[in-house]
Amino acid sequence: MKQSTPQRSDMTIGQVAKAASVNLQTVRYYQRRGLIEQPSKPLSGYRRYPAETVDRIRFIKRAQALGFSLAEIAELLDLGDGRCADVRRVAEHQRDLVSSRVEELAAMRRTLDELIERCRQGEEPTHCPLIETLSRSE
Amino acid sequence: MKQSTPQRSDMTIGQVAKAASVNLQTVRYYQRRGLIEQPSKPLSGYRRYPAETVDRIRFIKRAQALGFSLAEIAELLDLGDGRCADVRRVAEHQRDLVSSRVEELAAMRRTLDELIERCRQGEEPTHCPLIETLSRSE
DNA sequence: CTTGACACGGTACCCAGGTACCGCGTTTAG
DNA sequence: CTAAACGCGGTACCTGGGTACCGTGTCAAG
Repeated sequence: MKQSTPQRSDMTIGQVAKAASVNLQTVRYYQRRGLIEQPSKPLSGYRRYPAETVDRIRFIKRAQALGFSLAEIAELLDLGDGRCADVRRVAEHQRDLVSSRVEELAAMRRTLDELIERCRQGEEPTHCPLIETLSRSE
Repeated sequence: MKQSTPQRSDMTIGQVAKAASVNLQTVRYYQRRGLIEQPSKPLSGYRRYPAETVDRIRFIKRAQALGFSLAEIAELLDLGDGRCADVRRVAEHQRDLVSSRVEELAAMRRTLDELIERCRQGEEPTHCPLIETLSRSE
């Protein structure tokens, strides 16, 4: 009688790493950082990890993709499913950070475009308005 | 008879650092990285730096503000004022990098906004759509 | 001449987020 | 039974851009 929720359960660290598509060292690192729990060791033998560990690593990776730092992710995991309002505050803070970074980079982009355009206009190949600007401006 | 272009010339490293508003260690670091030259040492005494060193550090700082790495800045300095076309290529590459980073971050921002909005809609404070989404999605 | 402020050169440390290597123990397939 | 493959814990190293600390040498003002 084959039970449901069977085969993803009770894995070694290597299997966890593979299933979550991360380096084995990364799993250990997350343990050291307190992001995932380390199951107790059976006194002789290898530790066994529940399938939830894989989900947790995937969570971490998705949160990283949204720009959260590991410290912030620890906070999110700590807050957990309840305390939605607190989670939202963390997310709003992150959104604001990302937002201002977008503005900064967009400004950089505009400046680069202007400099490039000035380079393109210039005729003589022996002098560079871009370098010139960086050398003198403000 | 006071000459023109006098007092910014012939400075010690500490004066250079102060004039360029960087840490003294940063000046040394740029020397190690080959971004600025180290004047030869008078066998006993302190090295003396020309005023151009200050300009060069300012150049570096401005280029950094446009997102160039020190390696790229070294390349720009190496190309120098001539070879405008080459400089432009470096700048275009940088513009493309900055551009795609802007897109990425803007996408993050949109996702964060959506998640936050879903949190705001939800009524029960005991369950969090944001955490839920990070836990399950794709 | 002394004292304080600076320069010298070398090395070590900081941040984040991992990654690699080591010597050893355990597990598992053939 | 044996050998390959994996896990264990610990430590060291990587990237990039600096920053700090150390012991000694030098310079300038009083």
